[in-house]
Amino acid sequence: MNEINSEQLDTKQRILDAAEYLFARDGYRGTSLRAITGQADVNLAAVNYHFGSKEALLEEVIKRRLLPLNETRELLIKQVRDDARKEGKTPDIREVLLGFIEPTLLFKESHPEGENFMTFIGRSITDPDDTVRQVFHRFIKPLFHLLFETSCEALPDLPKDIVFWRLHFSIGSLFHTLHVCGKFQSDENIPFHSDMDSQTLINLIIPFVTAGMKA
Amino acid sequence: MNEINSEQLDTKQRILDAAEYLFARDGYRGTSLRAITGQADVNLAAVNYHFGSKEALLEEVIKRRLLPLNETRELLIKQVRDDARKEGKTPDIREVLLGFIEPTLLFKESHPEGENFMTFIGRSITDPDDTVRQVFHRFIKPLFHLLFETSCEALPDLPKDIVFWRLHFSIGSLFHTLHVCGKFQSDENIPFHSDMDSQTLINLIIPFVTAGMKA
DNA sequence: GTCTATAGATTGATAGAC
DNA sequence: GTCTATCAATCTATAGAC
Repeated sequence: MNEINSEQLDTKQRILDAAEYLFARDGYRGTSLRAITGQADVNLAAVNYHFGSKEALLEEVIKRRLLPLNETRELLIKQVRDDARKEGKTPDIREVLLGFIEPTLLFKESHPEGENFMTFIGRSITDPDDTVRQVFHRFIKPLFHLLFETSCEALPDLPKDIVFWRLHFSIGSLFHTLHVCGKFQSDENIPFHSDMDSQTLINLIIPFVTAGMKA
Repeated sequence: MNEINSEQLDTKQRILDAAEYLFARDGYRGTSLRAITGQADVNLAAVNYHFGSKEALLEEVIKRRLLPLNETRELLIKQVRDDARKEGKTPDIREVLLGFIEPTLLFKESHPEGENFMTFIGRSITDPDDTVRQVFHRFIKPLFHLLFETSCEALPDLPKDIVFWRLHFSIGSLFHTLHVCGKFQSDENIPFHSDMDSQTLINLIIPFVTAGMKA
């Protein structure tokens, strides 16, 4: 890698990091290109040079973290599903949910540099900006489908539409948690923890959603 | 009421309705005063004349629906609490949750003109705009406190911080549902219903969160 | 109270020198 | 690849005629 390329990579990286931080803090619409380039300490024109547009930058910010995270979640869920199939049993819904939730909440431990991204994810589904919702949706749709089908296998006695809605409730709990635990939330809202440990959170949410799915 | 006043009221009302619709569809930041006054068919200057600023308009949009809704929810929760106290029992957590959730999900039936507002609420906690979060938070904080204290009474064997987090999960489920059921969500995300009946939704979410709280 | 016109600031994006 | 300078469009808010 010659010096020109590594400088280029460095600039792209710094822009991605700055955008991720600011998107998480102020939202996509609330973040200007000037704020991003200022934070990244690069020239204003660099975003359009390296990414083409603000929207293309958004897509790269999302892809960088979401593709590897989704790969992990897909692997875990398929493993639970296939292990059960091999033994001729139905998968355990708790383990299915764990395959989706655990890597999500542990992400900031396994990828400390991506902590801000989780806050951004927590808001992605309900973002007022159509573009943000669509990009996120495009990347997560296949995984949701796998989660849904596997959950139906795990709860064969429940009608599929009930499984579907209960999954929606679970996703709502998880995403709300991601956002609440983001470092940009004012502490006033969350009296019971300042530094909530990820594993503790997992131990709190898994029994909740498992009981809800089985209700 | 003379004609001048009723014209004024009409203009204010039309602005409030248009703002509510557009805030729900495009978010607070994504909605310009031009869009609002265009939709309301009033002059651009009318917002600042009648409300003072865009932010003051936001506050009025929220107050108009949230104050009466909160009154209903407070009444119902206090009723469950006081009935139990009179009989020397602990309140039933299912009824506590019902007191909060039922009026929320039935709001679009009891106040059809306020349907858009519920979509806006569903996004309020995670809105990227600080102003939106703060205004909502200010209006809902006392009710959350009542819900929390009553839930602790209903589940005396659970540590308070666990009750707190499970309530957070429940709120996450509910708010996510409000947003998903908003008419601005693309139907692609919700294969199992186009016109989901509110009572059906209540019958779906109450067992889920009740089981989760008791887990 | 309603209107036009506009101030004053900020935005995403780009052209062209280096 | 990086920079300055700037365009064209948008925004909230307001001043002043009617």
